[in-house]
Amino acid sequence: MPKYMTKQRKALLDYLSCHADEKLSAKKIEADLSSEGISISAVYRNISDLEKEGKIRRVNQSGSREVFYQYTDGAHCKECLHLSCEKCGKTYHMNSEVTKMLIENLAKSDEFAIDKASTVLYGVCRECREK
Amino acid sequence: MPKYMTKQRKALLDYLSCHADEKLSAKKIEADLSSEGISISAVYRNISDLEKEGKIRRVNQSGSREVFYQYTDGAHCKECLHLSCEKCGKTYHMNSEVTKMLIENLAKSDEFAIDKASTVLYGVCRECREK
DNA sequence: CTAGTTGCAAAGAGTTTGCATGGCG
DNA sequence: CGCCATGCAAACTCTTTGCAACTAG
Repeated sequence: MPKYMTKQRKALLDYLSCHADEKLSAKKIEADLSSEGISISAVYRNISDLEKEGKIRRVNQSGSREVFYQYTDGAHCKECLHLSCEKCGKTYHMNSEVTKMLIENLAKSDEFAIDKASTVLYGVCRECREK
Repeated sequence: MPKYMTKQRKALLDYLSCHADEKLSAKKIEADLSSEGISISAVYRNISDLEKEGKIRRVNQSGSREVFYQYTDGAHCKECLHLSCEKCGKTYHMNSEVTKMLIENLAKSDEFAIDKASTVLYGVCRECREK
């Protein structure tokens, strides 16, 4: 959809690919890129394009109304489901065996076709449980 | 947390229990209860209490920024995961066998403890796929 | 040069909050 | 009667949009 590679778009893409799987708010992105010079409207417009292209996903922290974005343009991200720790906020990639099995089971017993791109499972990761 | 059972709170609870598993926006709740007389602020304040009590869950329609609420105070809702159809918006209860297996697998291979209350899986239901 | 992009500021949408009034217990 | 909850309106926050200026190709 975008036609020109402006310096703002380049800075944003660089930033995002360095922060893959991290949950980023529009505000944080703008702040972190302030040295590069990008307005909040450009952040929103570009984010919106990237979302349509499927390179970014919108994620919500459960229990909060804040909206985050995550860069998910890697091959690995297309194959598995994602786990989000409610304590530390980290994203984990679900074991691909388990993912496959889950998807098959759901297709069979519930006749439901999971959308990997928009599903995120919430819970607590091992590290946080041990604390 | 709430101390008094006001007529607004009663109307809201009645309304919610009749619409369990439906995705409701604050706006829709207010509109549907307009005949009972409840202000949007009362809706928000009560919703917020119910959320803290765990009787309501916040759900997002993937791809939209709209926020919905769902009454999930039934026994059945505590035992299984929920599936949300991206086409028709309906909520389905995941087969409890599959749920159990998934949770066990995740605990084993990914060492991740799923939070059933805040996880919703997105996809497309059989009915919508057949269309 | 020309159309896509940006920044700014204003407009919107959704949600929260302060305060006086009203009603539950 | 006392305190909690409500309604209203104002305040806020986040996001979107219109428009003139800028810039990538």
